[in-house]
Amino acid sequence: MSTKERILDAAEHLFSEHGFADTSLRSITAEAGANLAAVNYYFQSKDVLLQAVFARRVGPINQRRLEMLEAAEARAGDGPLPVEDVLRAFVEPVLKMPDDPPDNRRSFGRLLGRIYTEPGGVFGRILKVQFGAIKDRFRNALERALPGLPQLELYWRIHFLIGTLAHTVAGVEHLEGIFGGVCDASDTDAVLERLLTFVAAGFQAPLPCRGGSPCELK
Amino acid sequence: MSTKERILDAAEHLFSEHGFADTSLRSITAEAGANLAAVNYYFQSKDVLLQAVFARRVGPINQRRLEMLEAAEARAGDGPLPVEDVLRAFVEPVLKMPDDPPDNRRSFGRLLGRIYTEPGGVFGRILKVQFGAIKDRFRNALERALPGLPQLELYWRIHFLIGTLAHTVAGVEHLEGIFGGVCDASDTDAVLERLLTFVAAGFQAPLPCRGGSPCELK
DNA sequence: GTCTATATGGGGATAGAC
DNA sequence: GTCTATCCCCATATAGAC
Repeated sequence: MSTKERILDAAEHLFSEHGFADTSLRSITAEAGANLAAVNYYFQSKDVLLQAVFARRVGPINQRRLEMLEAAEARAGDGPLPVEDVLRAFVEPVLKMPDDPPDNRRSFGRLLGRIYTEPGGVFGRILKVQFGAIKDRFRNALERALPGLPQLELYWRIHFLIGTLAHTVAGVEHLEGIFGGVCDASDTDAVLERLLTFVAAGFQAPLPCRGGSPCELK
Repeated sequence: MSTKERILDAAEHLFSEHGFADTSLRSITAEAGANLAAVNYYFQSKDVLLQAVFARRVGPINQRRLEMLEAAEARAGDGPLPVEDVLRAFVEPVLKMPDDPPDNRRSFGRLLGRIYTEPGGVFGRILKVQFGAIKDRFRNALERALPGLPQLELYWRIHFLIGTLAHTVAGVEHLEGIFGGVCDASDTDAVLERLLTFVAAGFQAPLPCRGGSPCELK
């Protein structure tokens, strides 16, 4: 494997394990079996290295997302577009991304989750670029799938969806730690179905009511 | 206000703005109008300072959570315990914690979200201590409120709940940034109802099906 | 309780030989 | 492409005067 890839693998692993700021380029090159100066030779800086770590993973994920969304739309034709199909297109490529090298899927998941809590700086830029590439496409699809849902409500529910997904991929060890080994996160198919069931119900829930009188969608 | 409190306020603000590792004690004491050495006088280290920032907020939040849960159980008596009441007891004290000093609620929210993505170290210890104090209480209440839901499914849904809540308080600016000012996160009452609607539907959803045949709860 | 001064260590980035 | 050596900066923590 090339030095450049070994550095990317090590960076992905260590950034996720200790955080971006707390990971030194020295520790990365040590784990990669490369020289310290190699980082600045292949990448220009630590920031660019992080961007490269993300680009390598998110590119294929977003590509797959769009493929699945297009397939769902083709299936629907002029009829109604099932919400669950849209949600699946958004979620599945993340949960089932290639685990290569082994165990690095979990690492990248944690990193992906951190993109939302890590403020400004590099992480903010990455989020804007990578998520901006697909957001309008999915927003439109969800509007079509849920014609009765006011825009404001839809946006909030998308926000909740992202939170659920991010925490699912980022925080599995908390689940395992808290509930002592009952839950198995490595069965990605089962996790996917559970997550979809949860968020699909959330998206199709009636509107929130504050007055006391019941209110239904439409 | 005492020097100690000014340091806590500044630490909360800056940790959330720039991250824990990227925030220097120098910048904290500068913003607090205190001397650098004051941090090590009042707290023993940077780690302990972070723990103090959390303890100040999470203590009252957990206390309120337990109060609300007990009230819900008292209302239910021997009858069924409404899921939404349990979820509300878990969520509301976080969303409606005191905003003191002004705008620091948002800061602390971001910090709270980061507890889940920041691995090991200080953050992990904080999570274990603070969440461990209430987790069994809420798990039991949810088991009672959803008697037909298998334990495994319940645990996963609790995981999704935590993700939704964490992202809601931690990532509001992403929502505002992405959907350009349509959503207003400062109306905490409205946010609370939206979040509850979403997760309550998720908790009450039918079991995930993988074979194709429909399966209902119970 | 508050300050100055400093000990001690590690970080990212680069120059220049091979 | 890979290495060594080094520049320069900033961090936490503490000692000790006031």
